Amino acid sequence: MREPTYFVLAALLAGPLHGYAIIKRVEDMSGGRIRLATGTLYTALDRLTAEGSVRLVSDEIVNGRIRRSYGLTDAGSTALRAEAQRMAEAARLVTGEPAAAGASRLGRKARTA
Amino acid sequence: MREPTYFVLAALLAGPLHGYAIIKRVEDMSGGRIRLATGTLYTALDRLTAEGSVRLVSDEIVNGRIRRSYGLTDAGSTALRAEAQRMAEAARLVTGEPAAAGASRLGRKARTA
DNA sequence: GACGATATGTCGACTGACTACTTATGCTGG
DNA sequence: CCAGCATAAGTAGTCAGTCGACATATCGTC
Repeated sequence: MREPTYFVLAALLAGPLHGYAIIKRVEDMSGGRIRLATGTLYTALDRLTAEGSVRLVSDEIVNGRIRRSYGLTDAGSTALRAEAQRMAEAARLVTGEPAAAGASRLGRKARTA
Repeated sequence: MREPTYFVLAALLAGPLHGYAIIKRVEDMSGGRIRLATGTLYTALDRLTAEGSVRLVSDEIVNGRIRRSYGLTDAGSTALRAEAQRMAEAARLVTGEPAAAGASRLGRKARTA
C-alpha cells in the first residue's frame, strides 16, 4: 500500500467523509506534507471501493450537486491497521527503537557502518 | 519511497552488500515477508545509484564472475532515516501509540489531534 | 548430468500515482 | 457586477516503480 492510499484510509478512521473533505483531512493529518490531487483521490476511492476497503455511505444532493461520502469497511479498517503495524516494524529496523510492549529482539543499530 | 526500495536501503545500513546478498538480507529483515525479485532489485540499484543514494563500492571477480557490492551514501542514509521517521509518524496516526523514545522527557503535551 | 543455490542482469506487463484539464456553485472584495 | 477563490467532483494521459519470466553462468551434490 502506498502512502496516498494509506492516508485516504486513515482519514476515514474517525468516520465517513466526502471527497474534498478527505483531501483536507489528509493534509491536516500529515502536517501539510501530503496534498492529494483530485486525480489521485478519486481513482484511489474507485479502486478501494472495488476491492472492498471503502464503501459509498451516502449520496446527498447539496446545493444542486451530488455529494458522495465514503466510509471504511471492516476489511478496510483491518487492512489499514495491518499496514500501520508493518510500517511501524519497518521503521523500527532503521530507527532502532524497540517495540513498545513485548519487544521481539530485533537487533539494535549495528555498530559497524 | 516504496517498500522494496526502502528495504534495499535498510539492508545496506550495516555495510555494503552485493545484489544477491541484499535479496537474502531483506528477506531475513522482513521476517520472510519481502522477497525482492531480481528485476526489482537491479533496477532499484541502478535508480538509487543514479540518484546518489547508493554507490558501487567494489567490483571483484569471484569464480570468474563479477561481483558488485553496493553501499549507502550519506545522502542515502539520510533519506532512509527520514523515510523511517515519516513511516513511524504515519503508523502512529493509526495505532495511536505515542512516540516511543525521547517523548518521555518532553512531558506529555495536551491532546493534539 | 540433472538440479538447486549462488549470482547478475534484461524485458514487457501491470498498478498506482501524478499532472493537467473540465465542470459547477457559493462567497467575497474591489 | 464580475473576478477570483474555496468548495466539490470528476476524466484523460502519462510516468515511475514493481513484478514475473527469461537468459546466462558457476559450484556443489546426488
